Amino acid sequence: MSETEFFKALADPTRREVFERLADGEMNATELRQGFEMSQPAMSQHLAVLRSAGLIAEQKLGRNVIYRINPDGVAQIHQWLSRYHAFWPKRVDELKRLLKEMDQ
Amino acid sequence: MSETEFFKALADPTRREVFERLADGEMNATELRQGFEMSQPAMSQHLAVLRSAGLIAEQKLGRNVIYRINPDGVAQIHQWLSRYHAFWPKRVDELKRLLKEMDQ
DNA sequence: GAATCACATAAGTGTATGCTTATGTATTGA
DNA sequence: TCAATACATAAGCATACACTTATGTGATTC
Repeated sequence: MSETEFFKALADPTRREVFERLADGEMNATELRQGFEMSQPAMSQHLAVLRSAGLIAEQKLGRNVIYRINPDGVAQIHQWLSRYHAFWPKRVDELKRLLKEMDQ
Repeated sequence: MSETEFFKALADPTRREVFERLADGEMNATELRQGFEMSQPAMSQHLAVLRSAGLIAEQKLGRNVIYRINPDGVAQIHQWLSRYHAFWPKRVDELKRLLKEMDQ
């Protein structure tokens, strides 16, 4: 759950893609492995890194394990980045749009 | 300038602290090294990583090299994170405050 | 112009990382 | 109950990373 952990977790392209897939909806490990030319243990280890960093959460369901994004992890990155808001892009439009969406 | 590069760059605690220091204002390499028990080449290599990732910019000034945060790098992280705005913290207050600041 | 200063670069080393194959452990189905 | 499924864990290996000392390079100072 440390900053080092979640930056390290996201520093790997495979793990970022896994994270991106989970953003579209929850999946189990076998589904997540589709399209990756990688052994099952390799994916399992990647998932362990993401989970240990607090970026994803797991839920055992029978013999399957369902993974989904952990909003707390995203919130932590958001909080880290907010420290540098002085350097954020000056275009405010997108931020305004987001705010509108979140208010609903 | 790739996503992998900037996440790797920020995955190191020393480089995050350097980045944080530069957020308070520009500095040269010798000033940045103050407080770190680390050789000069080590710091130089860290700065090279941050620069290569597009997170900081350098400016030669005589025999000194002045470093500062590169807003483009911060913008890139911001853009990456914005893809997951569905998972952003639901508390909008801070975002509203930021928006106010940026509008001025 | 010779010494010093502020860096970068090179080469070497221990440790971390990402992968593999092999194996372990529940859970499910025949 | 016995085989198959869906994972996790262990051990081993090649590569990447963060550090060191040694050296190089250009700017300053005396």
